[in-house]
Amino acid sequence: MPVHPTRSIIAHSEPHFSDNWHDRCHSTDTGAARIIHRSQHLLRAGDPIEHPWLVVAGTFKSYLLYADGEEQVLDFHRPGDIIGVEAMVQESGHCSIVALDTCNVRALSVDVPDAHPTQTGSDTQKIIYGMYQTILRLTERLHMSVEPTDQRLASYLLEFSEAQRRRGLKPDAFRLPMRRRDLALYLSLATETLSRSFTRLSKSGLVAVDNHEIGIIDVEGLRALAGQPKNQNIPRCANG
Amino acid sequence: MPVHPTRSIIAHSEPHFSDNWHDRCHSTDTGAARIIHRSQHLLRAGDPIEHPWLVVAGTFKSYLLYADGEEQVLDFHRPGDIIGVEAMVQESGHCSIVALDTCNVRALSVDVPDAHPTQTGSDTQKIIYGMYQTILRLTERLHMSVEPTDQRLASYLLEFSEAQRRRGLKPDAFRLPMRRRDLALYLSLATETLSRSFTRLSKSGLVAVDNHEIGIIDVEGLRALAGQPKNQNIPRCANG
DNA sequence: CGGATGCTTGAAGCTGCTCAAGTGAAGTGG
DNA sequence: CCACTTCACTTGAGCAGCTTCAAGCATCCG
Repeated sequence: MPVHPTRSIIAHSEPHFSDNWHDRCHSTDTGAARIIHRSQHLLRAGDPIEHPWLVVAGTFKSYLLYADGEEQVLDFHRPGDIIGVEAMVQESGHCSIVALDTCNVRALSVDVPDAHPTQTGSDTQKIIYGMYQTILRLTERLHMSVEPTDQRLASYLLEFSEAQRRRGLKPDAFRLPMRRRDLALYLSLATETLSRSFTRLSKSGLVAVDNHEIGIIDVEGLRALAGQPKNQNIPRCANG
Repeated sequence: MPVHPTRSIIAHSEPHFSDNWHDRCHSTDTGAARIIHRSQHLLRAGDPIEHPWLVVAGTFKSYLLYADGEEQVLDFHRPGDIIGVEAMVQESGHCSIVALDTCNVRALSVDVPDAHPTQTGSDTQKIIYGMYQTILRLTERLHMSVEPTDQRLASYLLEFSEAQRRRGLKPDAFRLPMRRRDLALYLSLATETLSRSFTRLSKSGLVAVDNHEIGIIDVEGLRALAGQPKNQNIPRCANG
């Protein structure tokens, strides 16, 4: 079940090896060890990735760049941390990883067959894929937590709608199975704030709200709202 | 590298089987399938867990309860989702999972040796453990993102200090390797807000700040600050 | 030494929270 | 089947913390 960020993530457009870190690489007997210098990238979003790494020394920063230029710092990685775990599941990096100082990494070898998103395969493969999905979802939520209320709700409704579609159910008319309070705690909002947001989205003509029954009226409008970065001095919704 | 939540997570104190869902369990030929009824728990934080599950039908809510009574909803899980992945790494559930309606789950079998946090073991075990660490870190950050600025920074400094200690380095005097901007993006704050928070913590006598060089002066004070839930009508810091 | 970058501080505006009340839905017992 | 209780949801008013915009100061590196 892929995650669908409401804002598209862009890969770097610069040449991937412009900081020619590969010139400085060298191997040791304990697998492919590598030195990465400050402000050089170990990985860029979208780059091919073959295996995760163990950070041996130094500090990395992993981050996402969104199409509107916003940067989401995912984490700082220090010695002992495992990075690039998406290599267990897919063949391209999902975030960029840059060295904040002189770093040392060791490549880790993977001895489990690719955990592909297919329904076939061993339970272990499914589980590893499930773990990665959890990471993606948490990452997306981390990003959503900085967006204004209406964007957050719009993003959630779109995501839910998409999940409905993937399961062969109606994407534009469904029942939210959780209480307002649960959804509010999920979105990190006060219940009252969530309720007001439902009212705004409804009065804007984007969705129809009848208690837990939701109808998606204007998908494009919802997408436009969800994709808006914060603080663009655009009224959040009509009747805001 | 364990994650150290600044607020302790409490397990449920009620009897774990008080809603006697096990009375209604039944198995099928395709592994241990189980029906969970509304508001019954599949798992409670701290309960023994043997394997992850695949959600076949219904909706689950996973959440954490903090010692101050606050609830953090982690996710809603719908058919196709894999839940309880911590069974790959440890023997107890890290969150509670409750059914929002009538649910159906299938137990998944694990055929990889336990991925324990030890430094020994295969790379694959290390990677699975690393994935789980990533999930824990993201979960903790999700929770931090609802806390006020000073709590967030205090939590981060304590976590960094603890990581220093674990690596045999000074826990009370260290250099933050990242720029203010990076840390601000990590904590989901404006750079100015982070800067002001450093100033407040410094003037409160909790830490010594000299650009990137940090000294922890009052660990207990920092802990008290970090552990404070939001909105208790306590002044955030002296000189707030 | 000088430019650029990073960090700090100030002031104003606005989003979301808290407190509070009112409305609606749902479940229970008579 | 209906009155009553309880819980969920909505709406309102006031407040506070964070962001933005703007300027000044420090630090780094050529």
